[in-house]
Amino acid sequence: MKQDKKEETARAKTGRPRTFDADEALDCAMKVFWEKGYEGSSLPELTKAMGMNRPSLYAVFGNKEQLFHKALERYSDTRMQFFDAALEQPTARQVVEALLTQYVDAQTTPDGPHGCMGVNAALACSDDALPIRDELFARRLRGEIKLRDRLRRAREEGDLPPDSCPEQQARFVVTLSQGMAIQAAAGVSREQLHQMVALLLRNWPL
Amino acid sequence: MKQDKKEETARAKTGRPRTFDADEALDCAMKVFWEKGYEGSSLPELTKAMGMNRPSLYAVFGNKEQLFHKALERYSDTRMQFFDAALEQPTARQVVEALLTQYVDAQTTPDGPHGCMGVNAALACSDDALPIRDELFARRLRGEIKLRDRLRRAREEGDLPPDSCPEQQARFVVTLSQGMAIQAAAGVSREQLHQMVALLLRNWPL
DNA sequence: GAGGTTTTTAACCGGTCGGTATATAATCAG
DNA sequence: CTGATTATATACCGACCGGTTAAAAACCTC
Repeated sequence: MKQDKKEETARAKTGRPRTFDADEALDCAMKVFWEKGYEGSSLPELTKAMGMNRPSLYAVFGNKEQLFHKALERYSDTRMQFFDAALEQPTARQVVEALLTQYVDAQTTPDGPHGCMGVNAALACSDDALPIRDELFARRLRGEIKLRDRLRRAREEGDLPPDSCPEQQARFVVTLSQGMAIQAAAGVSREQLHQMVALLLRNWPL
Repeated sequence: MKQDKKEETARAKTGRPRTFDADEALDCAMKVFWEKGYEGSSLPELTKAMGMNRPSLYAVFGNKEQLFHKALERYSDTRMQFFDAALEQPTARQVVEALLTQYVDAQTTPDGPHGCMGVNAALACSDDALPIRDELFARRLRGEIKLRDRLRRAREEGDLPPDSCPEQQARFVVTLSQGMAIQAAAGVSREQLHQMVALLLRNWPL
């Protein structure tokens, strides 16, 4: 993939060289959307953060909505990459611990705004942004389903009691993590959120 | 207070009568803000929902920001009025159950958008709306502190174990409830959310 | 009815939104 | 050096934003 992109940029036959790196620029755009949401981010803000002018942005990324989707994909690939890895932990308890701990870390990283882009970016919005809001809904739901399936497997393996309910457990964990995203956005510290994870684990399995 | 308002409206010496009821109009504005957030709600949308034209809105409510604050106050007075009452339940368990159950109901009422206005209205936003976002932060924090104090009292009364931590318990409950607000906004049903409340109570005290 | 008061209507204000056209600058191939 | 190519900078587009002005309409008092 990286090679493809390099070839893509290298494929530029000739012409004036770019004054920006597309990947870095996308990273900057991601942070703006992360902090201010889709509609709260204006083109002047984005172009300024990305170090490029508007026509370049449109030439490289399409338009604001396509830029957002690419930024969201990058967020997922870089900041949420732990998710699938966490699901591969050997026990349900370790899965939940890894998931929540690393999600808290992602929400309170010094290298980015606080909170979760997937929660912040479009919770309530104008009609124009409804497709984006719904896509974020769907993404969050997909994560919940992955966790649910993993907990089901744990139950089958005897790792969770046979009377436990993976659907409810997964929904509970995901809901708590989304609540933590709001708390993080409001400035609650990493330590406090970690304490909350510990409190959940003390009561695990639910 | 209601009398004051009646006097206020009755004090109109004379002149052309209004074609709207200010209280009903405020209720409609509240629902728009609730669903679309502060910045996602445009003046045309608001005036249309309120059944009045723009100059009337400005004459009665000031401007968009003041209208929002009045709508938020109304939301608090009508949809969150259960909060203080719930804190007066005799035991911590009953307090938490009343709080969460009624909060879920408020988030899934047929008489309004799904989710919580205090969470939806301004999570991520442009710089213009930062004061509003911060006020919502502060309001949510105030609720958490009220619950914390109530749980402290419960611990003093022997209703909660002496080694329990009201700060963490309150933060946990509030965080879960805010997560439920996101879930509700995404369409999760009242029943499913009630199941989550039950799951928490099964593990109470945390 | 006439005069005074308040609300309605409709048009308008400057500013910003997302998006684009145009012309210039910087590179490489020949 | 020339021509083709690509990215730059600047100015512009129509639409909408929140907010206001000015005149017409509907009521009360007298």
